[in-house]
Amino acid sequence: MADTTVSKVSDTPRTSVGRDGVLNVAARLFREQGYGAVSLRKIAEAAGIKASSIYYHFGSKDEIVAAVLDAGIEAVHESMRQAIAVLPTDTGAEAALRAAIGAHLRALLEVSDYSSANVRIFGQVPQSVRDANLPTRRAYEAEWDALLSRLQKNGALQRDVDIRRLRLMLIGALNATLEWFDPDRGSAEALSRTYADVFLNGILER
Amino acid sequence: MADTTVSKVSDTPRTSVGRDGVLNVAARLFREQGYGAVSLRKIAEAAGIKASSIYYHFGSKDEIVAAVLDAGIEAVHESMRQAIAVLPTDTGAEAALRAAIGAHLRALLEVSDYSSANVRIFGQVPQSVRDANLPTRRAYEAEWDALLSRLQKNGALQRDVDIRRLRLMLIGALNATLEWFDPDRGSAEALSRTYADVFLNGILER
DNA sequence: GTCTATAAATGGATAGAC
DNA sequence: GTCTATCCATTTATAGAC
Repeated sequence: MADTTVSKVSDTPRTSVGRDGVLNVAARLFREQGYGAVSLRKIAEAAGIKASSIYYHFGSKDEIVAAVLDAGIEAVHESMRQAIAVLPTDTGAEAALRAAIGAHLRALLEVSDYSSANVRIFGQVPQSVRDANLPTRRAYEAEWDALLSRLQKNGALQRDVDIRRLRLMLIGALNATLEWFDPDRGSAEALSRTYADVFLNGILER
Repeated sequence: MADTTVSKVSDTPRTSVGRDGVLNVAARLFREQGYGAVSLRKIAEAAGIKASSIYYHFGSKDEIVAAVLDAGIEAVHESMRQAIAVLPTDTGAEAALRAAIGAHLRALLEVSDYSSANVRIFGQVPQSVRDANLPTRRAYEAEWDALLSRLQKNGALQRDVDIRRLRLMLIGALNATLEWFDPDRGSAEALSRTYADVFLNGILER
């Protein structure tokens, strides 16, 4: 590979991959191949370094995975928080829910290797790694519960549905799109509209 | 372990685990721990034999996994087919959909280690194994598409929803329950009713 | 049908040079 | 921050005895 970079005063050597470089590659490979199929050698090769060099940045494979999982929740959480915060104060319940669904789905399907990697491999990593990710998850779940509870108190949602169960159904359904979503068959934006339609109004003709 | 079996004229030696014994253990372990975390040694130990003995029944680990995946789809397919077949001929669209949802969910959450293992590990196995499972999957998907199309032609479902997408949303949402379902918080039967309610009528107060 | 023994490959991880 | 070299555990799979 020829050196195409021009001289800079930057302190960071251009040959350095760095912690973030390793993490970005790891997130992509975990999303594509799953936890068990991705070895440190694979990550290193894709990042353009040797496997042993990874241990300068991380203490173990699980430390890498843990960092990817946390960043994945943070990304989708931030996406949702932003989508809600930007709404006018007089926004109705239906529009707020649509915004949250769209934010979650876009983060998952378009924006973040970290978020999609999280959904894809969470069930595959060792228990200790899952446990380490739980606090971050709980915070995101609380954000959803707060939104749903607010809508229910407003009278927009049926009063007999259990918030926790509704959140599990909703996020579970959205995350499942990762297994079959194909951008050639329609955008994430269009898909999020369909999901909102179904969850809000159902599929029965009326 | 003491031998508690009485003498029988059976041809099958009581000390033999057999192909089915290996397969049953494998399905359970795959469901519990995922594909990558389950080695042939683990399967063998849980079955009470040595790892090398497995090769008398199967040619490779992937052959075991492939058998588990196929049996998993067969089980849930049969569960749904049966639930539909048993309905009176004058059953309405809503009740038919509820029956299918219930059958899928019960097979997944209560009946079959094979079905739950399929959902859990399909995304973790090598591409060749996934490909081998595809024909069986397609047949089950076709069953759902046939049901949904029939309901749509009857005018029970909205005419503008895409059948394939609806099936992917529905099955994806149901399969996702595997990650959080807890029988102590409510039966699979009750959960299937909630899912049917949401998909049929939505969650908005009206 | 199951065993012991072992081959061959691959995994995570460490030591020390540059 | 990255390298080479290496260790050690574990994996899938095979050979041949019982």
